[in-house]
Amino acid sequence: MARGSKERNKAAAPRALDVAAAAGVSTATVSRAFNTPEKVAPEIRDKILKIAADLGWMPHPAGAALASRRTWLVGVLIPTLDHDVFASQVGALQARLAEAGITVLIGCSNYDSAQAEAQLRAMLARGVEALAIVGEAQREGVFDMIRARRVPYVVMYSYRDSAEHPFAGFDNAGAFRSVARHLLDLGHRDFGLIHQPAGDNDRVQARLDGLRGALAENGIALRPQHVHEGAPSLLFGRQGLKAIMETSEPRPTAIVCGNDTLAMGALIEARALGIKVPDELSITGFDDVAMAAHMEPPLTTMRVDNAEIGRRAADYLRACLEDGAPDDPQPVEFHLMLRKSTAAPRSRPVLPDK
Amino acid sequence: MARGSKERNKAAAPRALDVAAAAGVSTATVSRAFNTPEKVAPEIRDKILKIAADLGWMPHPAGAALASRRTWLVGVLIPTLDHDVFASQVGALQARLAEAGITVLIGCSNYDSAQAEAQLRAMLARGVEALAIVGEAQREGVFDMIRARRVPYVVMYSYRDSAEHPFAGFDNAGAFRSVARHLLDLGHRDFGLIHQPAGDNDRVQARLDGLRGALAENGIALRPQHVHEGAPSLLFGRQGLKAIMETSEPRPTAIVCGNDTLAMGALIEARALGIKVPDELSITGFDDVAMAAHMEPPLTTMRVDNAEIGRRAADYLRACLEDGAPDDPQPVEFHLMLRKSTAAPRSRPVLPDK
DNA sequence: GCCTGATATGTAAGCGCTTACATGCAGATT
DNA sequence: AATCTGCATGTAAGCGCTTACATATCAGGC
Repeated sequence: MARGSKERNKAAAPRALDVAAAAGVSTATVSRAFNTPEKVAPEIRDKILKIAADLGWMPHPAGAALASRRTWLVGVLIPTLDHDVFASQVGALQARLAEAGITVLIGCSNYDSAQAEAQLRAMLARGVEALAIVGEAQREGVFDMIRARRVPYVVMYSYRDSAEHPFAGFDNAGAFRSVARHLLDLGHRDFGLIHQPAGDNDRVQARLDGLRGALAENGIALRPQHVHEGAPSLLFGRQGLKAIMETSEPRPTAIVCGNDTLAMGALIEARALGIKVPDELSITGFDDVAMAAHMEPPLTTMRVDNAEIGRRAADYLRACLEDGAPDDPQPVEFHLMLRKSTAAPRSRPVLPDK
Repeated sequence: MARGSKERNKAAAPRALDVAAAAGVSTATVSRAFNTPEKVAPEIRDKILKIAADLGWMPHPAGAALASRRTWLVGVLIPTLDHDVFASQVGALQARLAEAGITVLIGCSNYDSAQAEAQLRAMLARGVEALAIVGEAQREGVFDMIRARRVPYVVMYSYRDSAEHPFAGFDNAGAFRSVARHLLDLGHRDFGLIHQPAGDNDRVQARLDGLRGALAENGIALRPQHVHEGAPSLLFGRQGLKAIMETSEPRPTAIVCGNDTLAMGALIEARALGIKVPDELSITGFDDVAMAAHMEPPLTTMRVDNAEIGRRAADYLRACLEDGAPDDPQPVEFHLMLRKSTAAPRSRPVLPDK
């Protein structure tokens, strides 16, 4: 139970030489037994492996990295771990890369491009062999810096059919286009929008473009007083809905939200205001978090398999490290989950007298 | 725009020697300019730093690790990133350690002690200098293995006043004791419990002990038919509540849930069953997720600052690496958020006729 | 003017491992 | 029998950096 002894690693750790001596072979054979076991006679290999286990020896990664010029390290840069979407992507990416003996280094930018660049530099300095980066809206020169070091990378979450970067994600614009078309098909003509900050965030920008594009095809534009941009919180969802509903007529009959949290806030506020969803007002979310299906009414939203995004990013990077130049990942599909928060507009929402 | 070239790092990266040559000094001075700048004449130091920046040189971590026997790596082992609680802890830990130039390696056990051990071994093999581990329920010998390598560690999330491990967490038993006492004070005498799996999970076990202990002090025991253990999902929360309510009389007047997700599920099911919360039934959660305060009715739950847990773990480990043997971290406080899902029992819950 | 001590820099020996190349040996080929 | 081939292993040269120790320089004290 002795813990907290002042000197770390007092007893010198065993080295390859110790194992070699005990097995009566050279360190080269010890190294081979671990790295290219098929090149060592089975009998000797087993002996080495057993002795190493007894001695508690494993190749020291710094020595190995130095000699082999391989670190088996991959970096992933995300905005924050506090959001399910990124946590799922990272979780799946890490699990998949672990299968190949690759360790993942995580950096969080907190939605700040300066922090993003700093994290990226730190990862590069650590010797990552590949990078997965959420979003392509990075500081100028960042991607050049990565390419200059010949480090393969993939942009996660975003997706465009472009040769500029390899993408592992889905078509944000297309996803929002289908949300818009669903509402248009139901007969809605007046829309409100509550969304998270779009600056520095290409996914949100793409979503807004998709929405505006689909509406424009029908000659419809979002009125500025019906658009609210702010923190992706329940609270802002509530405030946004309230602000929109307090504008003068005509009020929107459908509210598109940038994610489920905002949409759940809007749903809650609608109930608080006495507005009937979906009869008077349709509300859509995005992400399909666990709670969405259990709201009252259940939320119509877009489901994307974020773990799959992480897996595709991982597979692509593994292929880069092994083969050289694989095909870019295929975009992940999205599915509109039609539930009870959207319907044909029956009547305009009315605010009860104060 | 050339991406995907077959050969990685074709152009040889600059080395300390190149910087030294360009600056007209030895590599020792270059190293010192980066590691112990106060020992280098300011003029020369600035020159070296500038040349390094121009050449895009930074010390190669493998070489540095090998020579200095420092990796500046810390490992953190959590069950999963898919849960806010752990994501917050890791996020804060990472941010705090980054200030000291330490990189965090994440391992996820998926609540499986075999995977946990494997991840731990991999981290040790990578040369982590310290470890933060969620939960003390690890396979036998795991902590001995860590101690044998003289790697300082801290157990996160759990907390006991014991000399066995250093803990950075809070008193799970105490927290559930206060939930129980709150309900007892309101006059409840019949309790139900819906909780996540307790095997291999000392936090959950401690919570159950705390609850049972507080009830036992009042001569009350949980009836087995009122206890449901299963996945920590909304759905299981719903199923659990339904199953409890369908038992014969006397039905409980208060349901304690192992976390907010279960409690929100229970709340949703109660509404579906036509049971009035809190008049007929009180429900409590645990964690105080963002949604909890916005439920109908707002959920009474326990708030714990998980980011603070991460920070204390980080500070403790930093101190271990710098000073040697700091005091164990102080437990993090918890706060019962009294909202509208608990009240004195007015009447027994009644199921509407089928 | 000589010595002392402090300070700044250089020298060179590794840190622990991998791997190209050399060696030795057994069996196959002519 | 001589030669070749292929395989298992050993030899030894680094990988890029840090740091103990050696050396050089200079200010100040006597």
